[in-house]
Amino acid sequence: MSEELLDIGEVAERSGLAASALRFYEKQGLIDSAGRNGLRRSYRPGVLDRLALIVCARGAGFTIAEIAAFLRATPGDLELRARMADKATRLEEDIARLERMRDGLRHASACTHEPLVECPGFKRHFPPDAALAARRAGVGRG
Amino acid sequence: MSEELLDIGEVAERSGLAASALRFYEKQGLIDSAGRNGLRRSYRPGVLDRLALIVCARGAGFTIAEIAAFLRATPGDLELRARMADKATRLEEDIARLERMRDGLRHASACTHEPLVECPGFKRHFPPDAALAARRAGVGRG
DNA sequence: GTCTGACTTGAAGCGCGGTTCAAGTCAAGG
DNA sequence: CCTTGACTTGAACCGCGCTTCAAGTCAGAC
Repeated sequence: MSEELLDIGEVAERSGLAASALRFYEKQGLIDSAGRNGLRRSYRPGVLDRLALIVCARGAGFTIAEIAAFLRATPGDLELRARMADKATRLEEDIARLERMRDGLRHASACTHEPLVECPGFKRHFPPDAALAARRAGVGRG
Repeated sequence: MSEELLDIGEVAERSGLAASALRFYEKQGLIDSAGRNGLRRSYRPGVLDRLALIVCARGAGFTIAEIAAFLRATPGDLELRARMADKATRLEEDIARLERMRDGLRHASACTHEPLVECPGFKRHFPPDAALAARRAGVGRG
């Protein structure tokens, strides 16, 4: 059973994350190691599932602190569950924004208007009222 | 016609952005003012459309530099147009990630598994291979 | 004419999410 | 036993996207 354990280099390679990021996540309480081999961390393979979740959540714009809170969730924490449902709803808005951006880019990449940014067919995707609604949101590295 | 011009405070209020952000965007070349009334910037109302686009793009994870490049686009810049089309494709992946996160959160907010994070129905949304594919992406403020 | 407060500037600072560095430890292979 | 190189630590640093600050200007209302 102990032969199933992975060292940080293996986890880094399999997850695609840097070892420094794994140590950082451990310090922030997002993952934990199964123990040590000497000084070295040993990880259970299940940490890879956990990391997949973390990568997805980070990619969806969640902060480390938010992810930590969600990971600690128990069925009894009604307030946290409510916040999760709320986050899901906000993700709908984020998705809508990404779809508008995608459509705008597709248009722009095939449009002959000069300059592109003034094309009405392009601008149609970005109405000012939608921007106002979006002001507290945002995704990240694209 | 000159009565149509807005000062920075009005633009801030109407766009939902801070005046400091507007000055920052101007310095980065994302927007420009129509001139000055004394020392004070005057903006054309059209800047609000431009800002809507910027807010959307920022929310979709684009950096200031990327947005500046796209805003300078002309139909003749084939390489930039190719990059736009490429970005649109990547947005599809981002959208898929947000959808998985949304579904996972919806499940979690109604799930009785203890701890929630170990629920198979929840984890199903976050397969390790999807995380690997996502490694260079990410949205932002959620 | 004078007051007020929204504007101006450049530079410094902040929060986030890590990365990098220097110095040291130690498991495993030969 | 000795070497190697992947690991360990805490602290310093980085890039991004602004925000804040100090010091000053000045348009518009009174």
